[in-house]
Amino acid sequence: MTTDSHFLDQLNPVQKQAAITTEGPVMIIAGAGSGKTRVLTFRIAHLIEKGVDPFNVLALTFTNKAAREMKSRIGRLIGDSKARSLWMGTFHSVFAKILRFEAEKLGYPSNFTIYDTDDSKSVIKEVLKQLNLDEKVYKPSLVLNRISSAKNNLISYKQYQNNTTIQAEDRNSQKPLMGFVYEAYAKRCFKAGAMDFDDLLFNTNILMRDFPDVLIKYQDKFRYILVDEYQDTNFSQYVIVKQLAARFENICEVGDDAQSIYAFRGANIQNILNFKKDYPDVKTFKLEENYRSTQSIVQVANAVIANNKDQFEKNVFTRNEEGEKIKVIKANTDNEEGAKVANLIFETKLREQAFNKQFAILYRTNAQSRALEEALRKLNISYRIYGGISFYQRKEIKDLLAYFRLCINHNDDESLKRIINYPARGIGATTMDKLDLAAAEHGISIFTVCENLKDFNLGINGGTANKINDFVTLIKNFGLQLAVKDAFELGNTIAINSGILKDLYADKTPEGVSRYENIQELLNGLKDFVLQNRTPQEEELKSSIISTMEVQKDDLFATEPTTELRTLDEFMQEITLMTDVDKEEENETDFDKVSLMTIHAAKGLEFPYVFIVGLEENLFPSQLSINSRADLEEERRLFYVALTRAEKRATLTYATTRYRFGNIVYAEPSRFLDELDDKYVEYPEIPSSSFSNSAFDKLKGRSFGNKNEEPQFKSNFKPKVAGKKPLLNVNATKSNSFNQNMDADTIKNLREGNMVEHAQFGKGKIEFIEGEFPNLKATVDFEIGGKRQLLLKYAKLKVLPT
DNA sequence: AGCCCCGGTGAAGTC
DNA sequence: CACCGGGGCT
Repeated sequence: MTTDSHFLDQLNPVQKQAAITTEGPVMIIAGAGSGKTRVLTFRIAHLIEKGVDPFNVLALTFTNKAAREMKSRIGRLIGDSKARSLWMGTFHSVFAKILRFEAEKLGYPSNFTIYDTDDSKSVIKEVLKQLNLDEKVYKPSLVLNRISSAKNNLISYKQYQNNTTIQAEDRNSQKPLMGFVYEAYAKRCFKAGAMDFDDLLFNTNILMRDFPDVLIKYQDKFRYILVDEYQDTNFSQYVIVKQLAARFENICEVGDDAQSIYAFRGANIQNILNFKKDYPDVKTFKLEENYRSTQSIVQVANAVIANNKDQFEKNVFTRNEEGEKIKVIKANTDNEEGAKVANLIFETKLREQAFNKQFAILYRTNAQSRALEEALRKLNISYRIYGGISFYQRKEIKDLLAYFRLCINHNDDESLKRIINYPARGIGATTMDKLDLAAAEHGISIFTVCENLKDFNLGINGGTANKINDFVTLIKNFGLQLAVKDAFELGNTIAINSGILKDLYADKTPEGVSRYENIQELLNGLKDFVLQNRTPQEEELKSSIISTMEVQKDDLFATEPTTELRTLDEFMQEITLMTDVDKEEENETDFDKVSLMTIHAAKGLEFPYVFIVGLEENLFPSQLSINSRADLEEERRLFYVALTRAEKRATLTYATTRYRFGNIVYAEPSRFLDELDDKYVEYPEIPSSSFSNSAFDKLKGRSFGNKNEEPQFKSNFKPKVAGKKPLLNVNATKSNSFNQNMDADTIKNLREGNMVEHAQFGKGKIEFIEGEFPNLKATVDFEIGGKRQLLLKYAKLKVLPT
């Protein structure tokens, strides 16, 4: 496509109108797969082509990855340099960037730290200790949720304490002092020069409320505003957008109420309704034609979502072919479910010449990934997991990052506590308690106490005091290098001089080696970072500040704005708000992988073949949702999102038993399975082992694509909705399936020649049994694992009929 | 100060 | 089953 072609002609009439109606408020209701990204991309390209300066365009996306992808697509239409100048990113990253330059107005340093959830929880724990509250009553995660939701509704701690409704709620939940916890938490963060995720939005609101000139500056700057995934914005975000757009009202909101899946963290579908109230002359466009999926998939998804009461009328349709029916597959255990999914992928790859990367396995909770991973590994199918513990959550990475953070912001108490005695330098718990107490009493940071140790009579002995001084010197010394060294050089210096590298190098266990490698990988990341150019937004902010304000002597201006030096604090700003999905698969040589992720993480993505697993009551829909209609409807929207990820084939699976908390629980098929339109559904039987009667044999000697080779379909699925049983704990001793130890009788009856199956090693034949009960030992020849000796009382074997 | 072992407890989803 | 915090031992 060339720059001067009429790219707009590729759009259908509604899409085109949505793209070219650039002035005034616009609402685009975009059904799943309706080409939303395309419309947004073309709309922005069109704006720029019309002569709008890209610096005046703000596009808020749901992930940074989405922003990056959209930028590059726009770049292809109108040129990269213009596209690069667009302001695009998540709410959090865009406003974090702006806050860097305005923070001092709010009393924060411009190099404020962003606390992640772990940091926040740890602050809350300290606060609870300080207030003498019981962690079992005031559970840190609950407290954090409560504070978070207050902030997302723009309720300050003072308002919180004065709000009678809230106070009544807290008294009812036996947590009357919650308001004081909120206050102490907020004060601690402020003192540490730190903002949590919610503060980034909350403080942006404060900034715009209390500094009209700043508001005007940004209103004037962002003349065209686009918000993607509007259905997932919360009140705080809604107000920011409303304020920014107040002057020009060139605001375009894109969303789909049917895909709202973040109410749990304060997202509010009402924002869409408010939009109509705020801008009565809003022009609405409905994108209803689905270009992504087959008839079957669209129809089934529509049938499912029709069960929700809260929704806009909308008629999503497709002119694509009818396609295959949706497949529903039953398994007896979670492991069998994994095996069946893996087999189907294996088979489909052979039969349809498909690639790994065309498959996605979606689940409700991260914990479900284990069984799936094992099954995929068994068949040598390479996969990638999104979410779960991300790279930046690993202990060793967090340790090193804590050094970085502390160097940038000495008041970051959380980081200080993490590393003051790591690697061990003889500053123990007793000393820490004293420092902590002094800091709290004087309302200053721990580092400040350390710097001025002799001013506080803490009864710390001379030796320890020296160690503290050494630490202070070390950190200050690193801090001084921020302005003169690039991120990679300084990162390296810190990794070495802190002693981290040495400490990890000394650990020769496999975990230790892996930790060392992770640090190296982070340093590689730093290297990459310093080789990239600064984004135009960063340049812009730097120069705009310099031209509008007198030069100050703080860190921001210590270096020439034009310098190419990419510093460590810039690196930290960039990575702090990165999510796992945002991370490029940089160093991966093998891109062809099956994707495993939660449905939440799959939002916005599409795959030819989609597996939705764990369709069981109390799992999907989640146990926590089934008592409220609103929550249940959100689960259903989540299911809708999952289904509409599929282009060609959607396969749904459920297991009748599943491991949870280490023991087997029975599960019933999800109520959502009853809501499928039967006309488009079938129930094939799938073998769970690929090495005997399945994939290999079936494919052997048969031509690909022969309809007769389809497994025979049988409707074995008789869901019942009435009288759902609660989760049941099962006494597992007598049952004989893998992943549990065999009972005594089973062990005694085992004979040489018996066939067994192991979750990891597959099927095998017992060649030899030695020893005496209960210490019988068997030599088993496994199909996958080869010959192994197993102590039978520990072996988790399933005995197969001979 | 640091390590290890024990027992209690707990998994929804994310910037 | 897996993690965390507390207590006790070296």
